[in-house]
Amino acid sequence: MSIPVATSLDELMNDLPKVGGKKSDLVYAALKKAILFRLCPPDSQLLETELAGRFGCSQGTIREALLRLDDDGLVRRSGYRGTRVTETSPEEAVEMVRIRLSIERGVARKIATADISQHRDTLDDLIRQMADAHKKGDLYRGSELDRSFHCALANAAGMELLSPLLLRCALHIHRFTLGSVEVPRYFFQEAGVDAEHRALLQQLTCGDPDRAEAAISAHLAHVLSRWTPSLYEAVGPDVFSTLRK
Amino acid sequence: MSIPVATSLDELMNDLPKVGGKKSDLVYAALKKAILFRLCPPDSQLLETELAGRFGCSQGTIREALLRLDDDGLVRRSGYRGTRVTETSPEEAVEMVRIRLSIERGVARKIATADISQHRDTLDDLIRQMADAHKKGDLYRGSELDRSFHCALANAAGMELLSPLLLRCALHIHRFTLGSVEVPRYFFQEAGVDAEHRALLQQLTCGDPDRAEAAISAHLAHVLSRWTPSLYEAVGPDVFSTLRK
DNA sequence: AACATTATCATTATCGATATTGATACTAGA
DNA sequence: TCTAGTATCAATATCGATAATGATAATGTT
Repeated sequence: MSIPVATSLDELMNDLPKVGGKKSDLVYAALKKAILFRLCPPDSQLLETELAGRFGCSQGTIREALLRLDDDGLVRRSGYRGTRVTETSPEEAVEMVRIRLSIERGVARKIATADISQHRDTLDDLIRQMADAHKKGDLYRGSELDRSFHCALANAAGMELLSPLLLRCALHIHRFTLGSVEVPRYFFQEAGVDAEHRALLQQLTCGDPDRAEAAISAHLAHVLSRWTPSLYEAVGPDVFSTLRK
Repeated sequence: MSIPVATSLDELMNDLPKVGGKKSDLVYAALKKAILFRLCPPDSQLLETELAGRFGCSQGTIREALLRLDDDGLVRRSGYRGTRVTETSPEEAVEMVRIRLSIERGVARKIATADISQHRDTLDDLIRQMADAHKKGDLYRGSELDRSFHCALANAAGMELLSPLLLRCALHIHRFTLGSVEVPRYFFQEAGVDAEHRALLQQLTCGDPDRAEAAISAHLAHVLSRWTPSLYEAVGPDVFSTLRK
């Protein structure tokens, strides 16, 4: 009765990090992907025991994964009563965009005057991986890398505590984006989301906080308007402007 | 070798929700309190097995609590290598205040024009509990209620997804505040933090987004400047101004 | 002495079984 | 028929034991 996770979940596990690391990480990653792609639609139930069987591991391992999904806000666990996938709404997505923007503006300003030489390699590598994901048309991996990249920016700015907040915002935005049908997928492979990020990184490190802030704002506006025009409109284009001060 | 949690932790558990609910919640609450009060100072190690012994429960139960603390950013768990309390810094606190402000401004604007009659009781009750905590001089419970109150505001504004972000910001701010010695504790009992919140709630529901935003900004500025003047100064008083537009 | 290899240790990760819980269906008595 | 109480059920929550991991100390080899 529970689970539309059915068919594709098993298949999903295949293109996930085969081995190494913790088993609960695998389960977590698989379920997250399944939820973002709506293989587990909102309000569907996730059974610890059933999943344990499906993933070939113990209930406790599933439990740990579900606990993390709960913190991400992707599922809600209640008492002894079960775990269900949370609902989404355009309004929430709009809020997430707003918060994300305000977080990233702060990050950008700080990055502008910071020494990020230590993080350069990480950032460059992430961009490279992005390029790779794009070539292969791997939408999901692209979104993961995007989140990682922006978190890496926060870390480079010395604002590690913000990463989790940023991650969460981006996750929910991506959940909305991936779940919407309006994404013209060819965009993804066509242009260079990696080039876009490379250019962004360059502008961020120009030394001028104002320019950096403008750059990140423009970047977010650009990407959003391209991927989910309706969300971009709902947020309101003027929100991305940096004139007001 | 590990743990300065020693003496007071056991005692700590006493004034926590005696029964009901989950055991892991108890452990979670106790550890959180211990960390905020620096009974477990930054970088101290938390052993699953030892804590299991101390709390009289199984390792898995402790594990669950630690997992949640990890998501809160209060501890960091690494591989098979253990769990340690995270470090803090004034800079992070400053960032948290900034983000919190920007989140709460959005909440305030939305509350101004929303119908919050459904949430009125919850909010009023929280304020009542605050008054109670103050009377008893229970600093920690006061901070918990403050977090709950502001989250309840977000919920009342229909921005449930923001609650966790707000909670996290507030948590780290409170961690800084409680850990600092500059808090003139008598302030807490003296004035009415509850009166302050009651007044805030009234201004928020006046119907005018601009006034609401100004009210929440002033509230945060007031409380912060009173509790942790140094943090208030570090953030910069002008950040709380709502003139810029 | 320098290096690779193995043994040991502290600690988390996972498992399988059992206890709790909250909801619901079922009963017996007024 | 209504209702208090009870049995049942579907879930999670907890437990105790064992396996896996990463770091480090010990060992042997050149």
